[in-house]
Amino acid sequence: MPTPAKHHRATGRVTLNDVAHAAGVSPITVSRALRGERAVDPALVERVLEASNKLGYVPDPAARALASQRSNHVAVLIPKLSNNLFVDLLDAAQQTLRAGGFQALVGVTHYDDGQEEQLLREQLLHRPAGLLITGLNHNAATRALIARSQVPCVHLMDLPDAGQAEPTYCVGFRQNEAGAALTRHLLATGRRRIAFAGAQLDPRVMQRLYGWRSALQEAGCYEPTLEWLNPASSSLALGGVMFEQIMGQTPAVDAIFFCNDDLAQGALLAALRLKIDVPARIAIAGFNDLTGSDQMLPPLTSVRTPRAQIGEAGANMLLALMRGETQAQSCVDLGFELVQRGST
Amino acid sequence: MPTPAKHHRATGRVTLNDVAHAAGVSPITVSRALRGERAVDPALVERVLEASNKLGYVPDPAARALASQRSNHVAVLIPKLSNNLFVDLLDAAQQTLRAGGFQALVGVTHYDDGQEEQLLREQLLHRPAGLLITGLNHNAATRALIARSQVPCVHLMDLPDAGQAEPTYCVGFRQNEAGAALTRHLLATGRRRIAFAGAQLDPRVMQRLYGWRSALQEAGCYEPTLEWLNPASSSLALGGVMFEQIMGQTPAVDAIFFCNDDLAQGALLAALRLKIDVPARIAIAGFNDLTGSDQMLPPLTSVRTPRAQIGEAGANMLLALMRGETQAQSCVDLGFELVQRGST
DNA sequence: CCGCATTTGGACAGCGCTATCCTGAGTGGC
DNA sequence: GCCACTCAGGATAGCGCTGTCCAAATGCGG
Repeated sequence: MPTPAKHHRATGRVTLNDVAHAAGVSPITVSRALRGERAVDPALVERVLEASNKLGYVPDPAARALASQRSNHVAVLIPKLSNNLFVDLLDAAQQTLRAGGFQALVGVTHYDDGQEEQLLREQLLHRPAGLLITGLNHNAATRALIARSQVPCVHLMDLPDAGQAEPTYCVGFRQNEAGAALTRHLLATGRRRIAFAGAQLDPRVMQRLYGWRSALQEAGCYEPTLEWLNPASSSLALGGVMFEQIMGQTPAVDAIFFCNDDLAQGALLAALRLKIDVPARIAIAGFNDLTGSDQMLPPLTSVRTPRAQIGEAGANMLLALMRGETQAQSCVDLGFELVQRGST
Repeated sequence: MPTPAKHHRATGRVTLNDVAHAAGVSPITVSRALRGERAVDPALVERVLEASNKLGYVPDPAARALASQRSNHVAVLIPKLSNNLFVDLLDAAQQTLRAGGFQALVGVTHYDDGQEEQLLREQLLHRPAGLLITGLNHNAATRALIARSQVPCVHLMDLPDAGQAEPTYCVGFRQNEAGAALTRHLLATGRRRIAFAGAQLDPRVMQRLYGWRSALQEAGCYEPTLEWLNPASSSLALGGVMFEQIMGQTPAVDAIFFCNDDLAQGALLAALRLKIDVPARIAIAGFNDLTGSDQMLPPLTSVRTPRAQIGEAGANMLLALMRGETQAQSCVDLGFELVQRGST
């Protein structure tokens, strides 16, 4: 009877050693064969794989992380879960990462630089293999953490300005161009007093604002009183409130560009309530083409943003970076699409 | 000059050993002092804490997981991210777990038993410290995995039927009672031909259906033709379609109970489009009181379900279980609240 | 004052894997 | 035919922490 050694701690797990014995090679060879990180005789690889399958071997992530100083975790930082935009982004990213053998660790920053830094700090303790982070604007400490950690990092949603030479990887689209395109559409339908209604005021909303501003300035229609900015979180209710505000205080306005669809949906519902004719009396446009915008009355004109594709492409870029491949282009622009519907 | 040992692998991390040296005690004492898992002289604890803070020590999760066969991960399985219900649940659970020092690993099952099993299998490799899972209905393999893993597990959203003696922990409310309550409300407003429109047809929707059925049977108003079940995913668009179907094929119907608010919202918008008067011609009610339901025209009657509280309470129960505390009650009923608004 | 139970610090040996170095066999050039 | 050089397998030694056993110290009844 094999008396257990004094300090023996059985775990019941099938280990690399078991596979090595079964295949008649050394443990390190099994490790290399399974990871393919160094040339191993194909015949041995074959034997190892066979033994591994027969025993049902699965590597222990913790042991691997400890020995290699690298986990199979990817930290994913997004601002909010209450905006469906980010849920779609997360969903796509998470699935793509999983397919690539990585586990997403989700962190929600609540649009707060301090929390972002804190979360990042915590996540880096897990020695993540990669990092997906929303946006390009982070505080100095966060940027330093990312740089110092040496962890591959892909930024999502935003792209750096043309002039600004960013050494970072990013997948997104030009928020300001999308804002300008939507504004030009409104101008093209004959609107002249086009208000911008923004909430949350995160960097992406501001970019849309700048796009709107430049399009109006081009057309000679810009006026500061057309800007309505509210730092509160975006929601249907707030959209209704802002709509009433704008209509009450600037009756001459003939169109409103809401920075997010939930605001615009709220505005459309408020218009129905107040019996204000959209688009005859006033045109309303949103942004992101969220669920339900096509169902509104009238259907909401919006900008369809490729959030799921951004999540997927960003995750794929990160997977490539984590494999050590260098990317042909460090910034991918996935564009956007104006969706014209009944509200304009 | 301290020549590095032959096989030395520097990681730059502050380790338990460093703290032990600084405090003048053995590493194991530091370990115990920080975890508080065995009595340690308060004076020593003090010294250890001081040294630990001064050096900025943070335990390595991987090493801890390897040595103790237990990680600080908690697997959280939910059916879908596209239903805001689960996003709210996840958000609350994730935050609570994080506050308790645990990392949520999110898995999305897409309402598929096979995927659920697969995800669970993957997650168990990480030796999670706990498990939060949506619902009580799982296939045999999944149940076996949970039982065999010995990992504390809390089920969310559902409660076992009165008769059924479940040995499991759960936090939720009685979906069938909520369905019945809403139906009784509709009956109380004088409606008699109350249709039930369900999508997705997951176990919770079916419970609501049973509640509706029993309330109608009590009132002698039940008819099989009032049941409209569609296995497709719930969405505003589908709500509109189902509304038109029901109105077209069963004109006598005077109320519709939609199993989820997005369907009901879609129906309200369809009614506006078709100029069908709600609630004069037909009453419409939803379920879950999702964002925007209070903004609809007319505002939507619904059942407010405590999803955030369920996430939080479930996470707290799990935290307690992971600490080894036994729970006074293994099932917590957080109830629901009928929210009567203009649509009924 | 002694024997026994209880408490508390520490030594030791892993947890399962991989980085690093080493060795022996196989190449090619002169 | 010899030497430098590449190549693939293996031995060794950790990665940073905790489970387990041990031993010294303490308390206490008789």
